[in-house]
Parts: sequence; C-alpha cells; structure tokens
Amino acid sequence: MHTPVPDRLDLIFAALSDPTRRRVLTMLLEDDMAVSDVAEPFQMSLAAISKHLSVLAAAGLIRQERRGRITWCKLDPDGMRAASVWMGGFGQFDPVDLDDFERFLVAEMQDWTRE
Amino acid sequence: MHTPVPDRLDLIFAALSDPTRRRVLTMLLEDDMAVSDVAEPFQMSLAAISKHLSVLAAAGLIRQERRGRITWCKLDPDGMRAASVWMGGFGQFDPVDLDDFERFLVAEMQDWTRE
DNA sequence: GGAATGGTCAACCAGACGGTTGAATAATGC
DNA sequence: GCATTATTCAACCGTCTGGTTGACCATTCC
Repeated sequence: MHTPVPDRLDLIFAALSDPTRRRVLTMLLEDDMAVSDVAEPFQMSLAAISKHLSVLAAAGLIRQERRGRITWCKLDPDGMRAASVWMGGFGQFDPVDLDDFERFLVAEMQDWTRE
Repeated sequence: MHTPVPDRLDLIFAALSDPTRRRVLTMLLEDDMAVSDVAEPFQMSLAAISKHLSVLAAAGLIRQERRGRITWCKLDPDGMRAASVWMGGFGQFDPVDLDDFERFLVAEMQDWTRE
C-alpha cells in the first residue's frame, strides 16, 4: 500500500520551496499577523493564503492560534531547526551572516514588486 | 502569461523536499559516484534516479561530469549555501552540531531499511 | 563490427499542488 | 436578530511531479 508518512524534513523543505510561503515567513518575522493581514499584499484569494498557512503550520514553521474570530499566525523559528541541522551536515556554513540575509530579502522584495 | 522563472531557492528547497534526493546527497557525501552506483540501493528504475539527479543538478546541489561512458556525480556543498543563508535569517542556530546530523542520518537510515 | 554497458529521452500515468469560486461557520457590532 | 467580518471548507481545474516502460545514443570490450 505504502503511502509512507512524509518525513518532517519533507514537509519543511516542501513548505519552503514556495516563494509565497517564504515571503509569508519573512513577513511574520516582523510581527504576528491575522490571516487577512497576511493575505493583504498578495494578489491571490484569501482561501489560497489560508491554504499556504496550513502548509506552513503542518510543517511546524508557524503556529496559528484562534482568538475570537481572528486567527493569529506566529512564526515558529524553531520549526526550521531540523532542516538547518540536516543542511549543516553538508559543510559548516559561516556563522549566520545577517547581512547576507538582508541582501537576500532585498533581492526577493525586488522580485515581489517586479510583478 | 506569467510563468515566472523559478527562484534559485525554489529549486533548492524543492530538490531537498524529496527523501530519495536527500538520501542521494548523503551518499555523495561519502564519495563521488557513477549514476548506476547511485541507483543501486534504490528500488526504482535507473531512469527515475537519473531524473532525480537532474533535479539536484538543476538546483546546483550536485555537479555531473561525463567521462567516457560513465557520468560522475559529485556533491556541490556550496549549492546549499543560499538556502542556508536564507534560513539563517530566522534565528541563529547553534554552530552546526555534527552529532545532531549524525543522529539524523541514523534515523533516516532506519527509515530506508524499514522498507 | 557487433554485443554489452551506462545513461538519457519520450511518452505515458496517477496523484499532489496551487489556484479559483461559492457556500458554510463563527464571532462581532448595531 | 441581523448584517458584517474573519476564516475555512468543498468542489473543481490545469499543471507539475515522481514513477513506469521502451526506444535510443555512446562508449567500451572482444
């Protein structure tokens, strides 16, 4: 029969492979957000974003907490650890260089606007 | 029209999201291998492995070099850097703990045999 | 030259994925 | 109570993905 339960790493990497979802994660880096607020900058339906958030939650990259009628999304940075450790085995990358990260974000943001 | 060229990060994370491909990468950690040798431990066709290798190459995670009639596959650990940097932005993980990695590999190997 | 070896290509298939729309649920505001 | 707001659910659709098989190069070996 064999639909082997997907490994946690499968879920994490698959979740990260979508640019929309990565962008959501960087947004959540700033602050926790309600689903509608997450959806706002995107040109897709709320339902689509809702699904993306489910994928991120299933991968353990965010946590969603419903309070009243709004659902708060908060980053769970620890969720990335497993993947980070796995990748670390392929060579010790420099102690995380935040300037590098900054450059990446800038580059990606250009992508977002060049729509 | 809009089939925006996939970001490099898209390719890397997507490539890493498949357990077969991750396993191939860990195999290549040991040594360079010919395509058939890579395929040997798997229960799928050579063609399937060949495709997996193409995906890894497209993502820049391995390089393939044809010499004579055999195609050598070698890990390109630098290919993971972009992804590593991106993830690093979400919290500085401990300076890569190779024991952690070891444990992951052992766990995954158990998965492989528990087929 | 001809057979065997190493690998890719092409066509195909089932299932997952990313998106849509419209209806449904649930809490809030008046 | 009723309209509004916030979010999810369900069905659907086209495309991508991971696998198969069989034909097709190349290269090596005798």
